[in-house]
Amino acid sequence: METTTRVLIYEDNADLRASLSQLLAGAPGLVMAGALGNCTQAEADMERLRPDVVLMDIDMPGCTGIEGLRRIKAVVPGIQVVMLTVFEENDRVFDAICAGADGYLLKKTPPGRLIEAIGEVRAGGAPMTPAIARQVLRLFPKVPRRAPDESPANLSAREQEILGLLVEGYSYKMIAADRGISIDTVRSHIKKIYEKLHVRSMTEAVSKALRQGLT
Amino acid sequence: METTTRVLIYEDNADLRASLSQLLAGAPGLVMAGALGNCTQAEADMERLRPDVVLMDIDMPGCTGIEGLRRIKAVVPGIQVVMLTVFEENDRVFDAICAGADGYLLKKTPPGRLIEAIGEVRAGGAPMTPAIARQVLRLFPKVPRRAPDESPANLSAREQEILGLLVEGYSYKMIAADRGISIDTVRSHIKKIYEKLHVRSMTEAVSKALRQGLT
DNA sequence: GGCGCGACTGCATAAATATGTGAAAAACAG
DNA sequence: CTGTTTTTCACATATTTATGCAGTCGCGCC
Repeated sequence: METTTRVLIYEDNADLRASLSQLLAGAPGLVMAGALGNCTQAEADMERLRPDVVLMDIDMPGCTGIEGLRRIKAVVPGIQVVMLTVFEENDRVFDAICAGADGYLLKKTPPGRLIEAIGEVRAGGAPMTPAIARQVLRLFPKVPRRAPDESPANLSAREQEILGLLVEGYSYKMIAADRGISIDTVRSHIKKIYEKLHVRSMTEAVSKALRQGLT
Repeated sequence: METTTRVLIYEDNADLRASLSQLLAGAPGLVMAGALGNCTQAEADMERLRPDVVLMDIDMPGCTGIEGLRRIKAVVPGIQVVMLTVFEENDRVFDAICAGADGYLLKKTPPGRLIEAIGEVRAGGAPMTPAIARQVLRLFPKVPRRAPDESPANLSAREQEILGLLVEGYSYKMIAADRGISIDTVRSHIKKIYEKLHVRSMTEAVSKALRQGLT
């Protein structure tokens, strides 16, 4: 094992990129391999900069971090990739894990912890926040578990069904046709759903449904 | 949420059980619900001792910790169970996770970390050693996925941004106000987004965005 | 039986969205 | 510098949504 770790950063925000870069450059045992604003040339970047560890922002224009991660792992699986994100959003954690992420931290992670995390992946660990660790465990589908905390959002069977169709992108008309009920009925069901979820539009309802997995 | 956490220990080694018990009893915010040598009466124990957190030795005569875990989760899924083991064996980690473990630590974990870990599960985290965390991540690619769907969906930065707001439930008007642009501009961005994502409504766009993590 | 509730239907109106056409300034790449 | 993409704005129109009000029907419950 080399004594120094080459770190590459992908982060679209130039300010954050610069400060992260500076921070890590000052850490003992770390050397910056680069700091880029997008991962559209991920494969070439690996070839050229030869990092040991990559810090990858998950929200980037052009090519998302997930996509970048996938491409990196496809060409050089040995590189350790730690994802950085603002939110601990379920789907993305799942996608990132499936794509082979070696760690998953929040952008607001304190500098010290970040440097520690780099050491951790190098040592074969998998740095992640407690909440994400929990999510990861929950992702194992063998024993589906109910979230003990959040609202049951007691939707009736019919309402759940319709919410599911909304999530699929169905319009009122399509739902009515699909379920053989009148469009006015669809309206009234959706009104109820809005009340129960405390939302005021299809968009919000879909978002809430997907986020808290009550589809 | 109560201010104290009731902890139950299952550990067949009497000496270790006693010292753990004593250790935890001395920690602020913790109170021992019990310390047992086997989990053959797990269901009844839960009923009787009502723990918030269970520390479960994985190697026990009579009824293994995995089996005990399964039975606990079957009757009271809300109880947080942290597994304790001597080795970081792959199979057992996998079985434990699948059975619903909320954390996974080594017996040699220093006392301080153990107490910290109990706080962590209570707070919705999932304490585990770095090596185990890594193992857990590695267990994933076994279940590969990713829609054979299509394109990288090359959204421009602005488009991603607006899509993000849609996901948050913003209306055209709100987006225009939020970003200080005209509502017609918002329309035109959204039209482009629809083209690129191959959708025809906000609902579909939000759904697609959340599902394939391109927010 | 009477009551409440959930599923269902209908109608009406105001607001928001989908879609097309057109176009100019700015940013960027070759 | 030139062509492409992005971002911005405008106007018009057909649909779709959001919301309120009103009523029927079946079911479990006291």
